[in-house]
Amino acid sequence: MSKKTSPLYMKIKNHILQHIESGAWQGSMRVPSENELVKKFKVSRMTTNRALRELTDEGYLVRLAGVGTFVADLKAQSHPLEIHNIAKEIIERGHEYSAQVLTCGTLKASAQQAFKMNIEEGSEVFHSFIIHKEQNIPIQVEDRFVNPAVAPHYGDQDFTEITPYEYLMSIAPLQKVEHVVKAIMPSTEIRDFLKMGQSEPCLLLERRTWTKGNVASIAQLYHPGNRYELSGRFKP
Amino acid sequence: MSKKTSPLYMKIKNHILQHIESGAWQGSMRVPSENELVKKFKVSRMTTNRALRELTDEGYLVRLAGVGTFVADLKAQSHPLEIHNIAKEIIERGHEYSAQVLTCGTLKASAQQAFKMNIEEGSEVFHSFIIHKEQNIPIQVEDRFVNPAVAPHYGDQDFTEITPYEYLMSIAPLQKVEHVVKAIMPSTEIRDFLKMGQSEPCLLLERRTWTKGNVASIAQLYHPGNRYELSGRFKP
DNA sequence: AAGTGGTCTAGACCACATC
DNA sequence: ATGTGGTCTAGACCACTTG
Repeated sequence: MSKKTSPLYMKIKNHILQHIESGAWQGSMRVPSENELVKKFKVSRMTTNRALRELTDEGYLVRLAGVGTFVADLKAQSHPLEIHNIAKEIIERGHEYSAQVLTCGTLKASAQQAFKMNIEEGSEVFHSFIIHKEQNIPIQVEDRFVNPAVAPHYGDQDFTEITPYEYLMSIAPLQKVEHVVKAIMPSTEIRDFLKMGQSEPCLLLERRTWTKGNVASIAQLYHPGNRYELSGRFKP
Repeated sequence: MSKKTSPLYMKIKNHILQHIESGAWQGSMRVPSENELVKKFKVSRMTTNRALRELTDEGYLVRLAGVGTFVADLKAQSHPLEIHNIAKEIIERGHEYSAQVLTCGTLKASAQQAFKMNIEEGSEVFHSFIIHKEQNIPIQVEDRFVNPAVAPHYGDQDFTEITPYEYLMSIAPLQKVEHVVKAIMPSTEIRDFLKMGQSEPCLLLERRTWTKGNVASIAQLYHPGNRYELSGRFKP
């Protein structure tokens, strides 16, 4: 579970990220130059260059040749896909929310899951499988895998009282979210859970969240195409 | 249009990308090792390493220490909802973009369209119907209605040269965007245009844009579910 | 043992921006 | 003139996989 020893460029990246994420280095403040980091960390310039270049590629920094390196302005616009909380959404519509927990335990990560979560194949992960209902009608099937290193007590929660998303948010702030939206034909299993007709499509939202550099969770959220849509509003 | 002189690592990246995108290097074939590229391009190993590492970060390659570097299995994944420009998206993937304009003219707004655009029923609006293709394969059907008060010359444009989105952006900055994402079964018409199979679902993106307080345009963007997905990444 | 990728060093030259 | 980032070299050591 312990990393060997992280590479030097990674230590420098983390050092800078901590200052950015703690808010110590705000807005478009200047960050130390390559040569300043060379002295501070006693490494070669190639190493500081790699650290700063990768953080730039990742959108944390902006660099100007001849000028310096600066913290990127974080875009304050709202997001096309708000991270939304299905329970909150339903309750805000004034409807009754309920959840049915079909599975909540541990299992060994498959190769694909391990790859997505950046952990070792066969290591134990939490798995929950939950049906979310609006007015007692199924509206979302949530198939989720959780990294125990991030949420060691995930398996002990009562997910009829708190949604997995709410629980995960309560124990660690999330750093980054990746969404993929697909239209698919559901498996018979998913179709039955959602009480869908024969030839209705599913809106599938695949979500991956990061906390402190680790993948916290991967989830597949299935919705009946004829009863659910995603919407978002934002300014460019 | 001419670049100054591209850096060496970029030349190596392009060399490899060309082989991948031409299909010469398929599936998960092995690509030349760092040392082989050092000899071929007469550069230092740090340079070939950077080329291969960046292509790996970009998802084109997969590397295994002690084994080799291989072409990644590519999935035709689209980019964030923030980018609303299908042509740019396709070109950035290094693929060929083309458009087929089936309709471009005016018609009288239906009650529903008039309501969505906040104009009077029966007033004239522009209407365009365009098929967008990636490598000559249809990837999006765009059914769009445009407010003439915002874009009086919309009907005169050649949308094989500029996409409706690019044109609208060029004449007026947009203020607000609304998105709705749905999974639907396509009409036979849409299915034929997208060359989809019998029981494949569509990913439908409905978009409404505002300029200076007026609705500039409403659009329905249909995508084949098995060949298109929407993805997004952001920090909270 | 040989080859691979992963990392790192201690220099170097350049174009550019600022003082 | 000085400092900045952008690039590049010619070595090096390591952990790893394969024959």
